[in-house]
Amino acid sequence: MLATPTFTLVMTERDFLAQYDPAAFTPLAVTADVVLFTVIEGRLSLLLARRSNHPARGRLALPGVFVGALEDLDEAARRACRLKLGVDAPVRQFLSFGRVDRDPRMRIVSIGYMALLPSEQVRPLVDDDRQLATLRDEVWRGPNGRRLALPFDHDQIVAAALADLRAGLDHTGWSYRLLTERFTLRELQQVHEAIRGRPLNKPAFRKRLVESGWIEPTGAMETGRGFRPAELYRLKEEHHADR
Amino acid sequence: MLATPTFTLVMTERDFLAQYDPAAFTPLAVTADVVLFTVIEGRLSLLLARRSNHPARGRLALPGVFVGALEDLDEAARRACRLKLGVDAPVRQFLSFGRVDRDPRMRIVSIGYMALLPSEQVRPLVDDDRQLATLRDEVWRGPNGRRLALPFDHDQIVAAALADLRAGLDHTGWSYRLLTERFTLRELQQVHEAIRGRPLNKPAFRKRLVESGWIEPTGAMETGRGFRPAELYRLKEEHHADR
DNA sequence: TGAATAGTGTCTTTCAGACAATATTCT
DNA sequence: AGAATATTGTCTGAAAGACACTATTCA
Repeated sequence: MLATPTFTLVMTERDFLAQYDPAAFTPLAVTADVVLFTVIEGRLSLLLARRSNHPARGRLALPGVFVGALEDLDEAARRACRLKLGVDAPVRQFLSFGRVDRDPRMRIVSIGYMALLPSEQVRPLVDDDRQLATLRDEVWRGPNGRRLALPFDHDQIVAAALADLRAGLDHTGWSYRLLTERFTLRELQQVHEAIRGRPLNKPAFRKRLVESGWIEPTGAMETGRGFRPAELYRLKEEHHADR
Repeated sequence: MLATPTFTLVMTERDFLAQYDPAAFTPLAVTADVVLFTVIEGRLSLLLARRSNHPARGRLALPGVFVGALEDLDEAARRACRLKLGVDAPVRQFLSFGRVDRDPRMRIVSIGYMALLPSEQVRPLVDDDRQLATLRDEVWRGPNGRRLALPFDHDQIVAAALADLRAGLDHTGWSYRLLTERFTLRELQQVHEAIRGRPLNKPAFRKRLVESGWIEPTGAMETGRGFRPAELYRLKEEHHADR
């Protein structure tokens, strides 16, 4: 009798929650998949994990985990990084992917995340099961030099991540995650060029970024480079939350 | 014996899929929630639906539905528009929301969508259960004129939708969904001003948009306005997919 | 001293805002 | 004719690209 329409009309929220049956709604599997970007030798790169299970076992793919029932989405994305790549990285959600047939096992909705790390933190991770793909002339190439072809809809996820990264380059502070705490303007320009995929004018870039309000000089200088040392800059404290 | 580690090493993908148990992964409820934007009298507005069920029964909220097991995410978002607002609208996904405690019933992950419609299609929908909120000076106000306070995390979803809409204004064709097939440059400028929340320079706006490559003059003129008629423009055919 | 990059200056082009003049339609 | 907006033109200032020059460090 609890759920008859007549009763429902005067049901309190407390009553409703008590009789509510969660199983009445189709539950779906949800994963968090992570696109981990870095910039190596002036090129945008991403770190992929070899799958240890079917489907697509043995192939390189985006690291991902199923989201736990009591786990926030961001938390799951960070866990995917730790578990599948062995690195603790801040993550940022960008888009979700839920085509009915995107996974042969079952219906899986994937929440797309990206992580950005300086190459210093990514290089040591590379081994047989963790390999890099590199963007060159708008084409992703795998470690074998061939055009990258990821399983599931992971190629689309990577494309969407790149589009999102590019869209935010001039308005957000995300790209600073690709640099270490202190960086030169040359390194910052290389990051921008890697993301945009085209060269930038040096004086204009310097003026624009220095006057952007995002960064400040540290007073310290680069060392050990065999040429004139550049000043080291850092992201202003007030923008650390916007990274 | 099927799933012992030893056997797993030589298991084919076919074998794996056969023994795979979907119930091994925690399933979550997934909804598609829609932020329906329109521009009315030069102000960005959104159409909310009064909830007919607990929780938050009787309050205005974003229209949403649970995603079916065999339903694409976009499909679910369109169904939410039809079911809760009575309108068939194209939708675009922008971000997902999955805080563990965002819904008192159970763990629900919401895929955030936005729909953009010209006011001509939205005005007739307004009734007791479908009401407008309006953005003014960066504050959303409900139909009662008071600051909007939506249930669940819907205020955050609306804020994220607006941020996304603004971020894409100059690079995408989304905003043309807020206009009818043919529109004047004045109407286009009003849409841009409503989204940005600040006035724009007329000659500069006209030059920029006409030379943007997105629109073309139709040759036809506006009528029945009591002043000099403006030329009607339209989105170029080649950009209809980018809306 | 030479190589290599840092950092700056100048010129030009492009673009947006301010302001205003002219054009067109309806009442 | 007057009201109201369309459309265009001019001036100005800000910002970016092209190019080049000077500065500084290490080998």
